[in-house]
Amino acid sequence: MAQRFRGKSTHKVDAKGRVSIPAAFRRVLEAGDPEWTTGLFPTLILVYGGKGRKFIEGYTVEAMADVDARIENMPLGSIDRRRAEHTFLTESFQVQVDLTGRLVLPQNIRDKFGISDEAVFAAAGTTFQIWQPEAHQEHSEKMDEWYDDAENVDPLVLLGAAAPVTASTGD
Amino acid sequence: MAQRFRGKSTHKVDAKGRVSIPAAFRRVLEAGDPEWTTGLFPTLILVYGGKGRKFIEGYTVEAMADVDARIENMPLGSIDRRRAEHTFLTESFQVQVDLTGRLVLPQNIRDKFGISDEAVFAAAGTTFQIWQPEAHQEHSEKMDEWYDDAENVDPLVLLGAAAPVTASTGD
DNA sequence: TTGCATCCCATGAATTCCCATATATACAGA
DNA sequence: TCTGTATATATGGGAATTCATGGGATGCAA
Repeated sequence: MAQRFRGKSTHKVDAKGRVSIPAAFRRVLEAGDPEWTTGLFPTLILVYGGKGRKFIEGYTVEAMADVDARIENMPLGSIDRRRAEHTFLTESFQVQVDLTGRLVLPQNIRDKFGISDEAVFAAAGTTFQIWQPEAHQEHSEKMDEWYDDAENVDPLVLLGAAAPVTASTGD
Repeated sequence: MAQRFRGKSTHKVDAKGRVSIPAAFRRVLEAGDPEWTTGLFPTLILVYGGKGRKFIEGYTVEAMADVDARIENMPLGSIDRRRAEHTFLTESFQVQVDLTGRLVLPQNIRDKFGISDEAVFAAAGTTFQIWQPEAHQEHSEKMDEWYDDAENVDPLVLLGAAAPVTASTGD
């Protein structure tokens, strides 16, 4: 498995829609772009589809290639395949990190998610998410409500039920 | 099972957020990083998520790979998976031990745990914890309250119910 | 030719790297 | 067993880089 996105941070969005990508995320994007070599700027894919989703989802080139392959394995013409194509292919776009480590969020996308002058980048393993700050805060609190239950102080409890797989250390 | 973290000690945190990692812990981090060889500096992952938790939890690369694998075995999109992702992926970050055996705790993390000029490193087997000194003291006392009960003088009593497995010395 | 998007440059702040030192620990030889 | 020497550890300071962000120039298209 490729490098994982980890961590979160808030960044300014300027009038042109430019946002800095957290440096740690850029390293993952570079590693996940087969075309990339030192001096070049990695490509990534942003998915804004999915009704009700409150975030834009960022994929490395490799991670998206995996999604594409899965879609291509679905029965041609099936409704599920059409839905997947709609979300991942129609409602997405490809961007390139620029010289200064930023990407541009077009006006209509910013509008859709209510993003104005700031955006939160939150890691989620193979992908990362771009949120409107308050929306992320709300989401974050909802995720943490679980801890209010005195039984659940240790998040490892969440993993307890999962299969005791052998650790894979990746490549 | 890999080498275990053991022991505790207090270290200075300087204005840049740098803290020395106890040398004994470094040995475990080295052993737990598949990329590591003599001369290199091991990577580790710090988890600061988990509402109400009063410490930062440090994982070796291997230990975190196990957590990641468990998360990936959870049903996609399930609430528990989301929570696990939030705590272990979003509210965590990766750092590398530097030339002088230190790591850097960013300002916002230090603020969250009230860590200013000192921090306590406390081992916990496969992971270790970083505490604000007074918080650790408090925790430590709470753990020891148990002994106040005259019946419970021998901590081995705690292990009584555990399965009598054959000791594995690991590798 | 006006609007939008891309490219290029500039700058302060934060972060990393490198070097220095004092103390503690291990080791070797007498 | 004692003692000097080498080694490892914990910590501090400054230089060099990288990062995040803002501003303007350039180019293309409607």
